[in-house]
Amino acid sequence: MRSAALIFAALGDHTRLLLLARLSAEGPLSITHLTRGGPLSRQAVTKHLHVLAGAGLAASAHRGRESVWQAEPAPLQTARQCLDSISAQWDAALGRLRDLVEE
Amino acid sequence: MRSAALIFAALGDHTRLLLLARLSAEGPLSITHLTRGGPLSRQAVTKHLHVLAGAGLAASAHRGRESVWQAEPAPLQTARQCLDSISAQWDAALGRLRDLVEE
DNA sequence: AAAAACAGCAACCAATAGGTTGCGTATTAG
DNA sequence: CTAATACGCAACCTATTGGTTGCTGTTTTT
Repeated sequence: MRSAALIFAALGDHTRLLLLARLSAEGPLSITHLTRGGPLSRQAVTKHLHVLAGAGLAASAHRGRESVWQAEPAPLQTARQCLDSISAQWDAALGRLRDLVEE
Repeated sequence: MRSAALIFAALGDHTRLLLLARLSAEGPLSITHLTRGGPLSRQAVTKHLHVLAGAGLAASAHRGRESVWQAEPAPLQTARQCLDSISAQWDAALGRLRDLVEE
C-alpha cells in the first residue's frame, strides 16, 4: 500500500502525467525531444523523469550521448488494484448497511 | 486530465490513503474517531480530510457537535479511466511497433 | 450552570517539491 | 581538430506540504 502511495504521488502532478502519456503514446524518447515544444526546461523534465523512475513508471537507457526514456506500465496495475480494493471495501460497507436496514 | 492529477495527488500520500481506506471500509466517522489510535493529531487528520474533499474523494456533514466524514468513491472512477487511457496508449504503441517490425 | 467533548481557525515551523541557472563532460557532426 | 549537441550535477530560490500548538466557539453531559 505504501508503494501505491508512491505511484499515486508520481502521477499526482499534471506535468508528469502529460510526460507519462507522451512516453506511453510516442514510445521511447530522448530528454531533449521531450523538452521541445513544451514550456519546461531540460532540467525540469529530467527531474520529473526521475520521479517517474522512482515509482517504477519510467526507465532510461543510454544510447550514445542521448538518454532514451520509456514508460513502464507495470506499476499502473498496482495502482488499479489499490483503487479496486478501496471501491470493494466501499461496496461491502454499502452492502452491510443495506442488510442492516433490511433487518 | 488536470482533475485526474488532483485526485492522484490526494491519493499520493500514504496517510491519506489509509484514511480513505478506513472511511470506505468503516463508513461515516467523526474526526476524533478517526484520530483515536493513530499517531496523528486531530488537526493533521482534519487537514488530510480537507485535501481529500478538495479532490472530491470525501465529504463531511455536521451532526450536532460532530463532523462526520464519508468517502466519495466517484472520483476513483475518473482515476481508473486515466490509468486505462495511458495503458491503452501504451498497447497501441506496442501494436504499431510490432506491425512495423513485421513489415 | 459548569464541565467536558468535538471541532474550527490562525500562526508558525521544518522539510520537500518544482523550477532555474551555471558549469562540467561526453558524444557526434563538420 | 573544432564546434555543436545532449546530458549530468550542484547550488540556489520560492511555494507548498505535512505537521504542531494555542485559542475560540459550540454542543452535550452532569
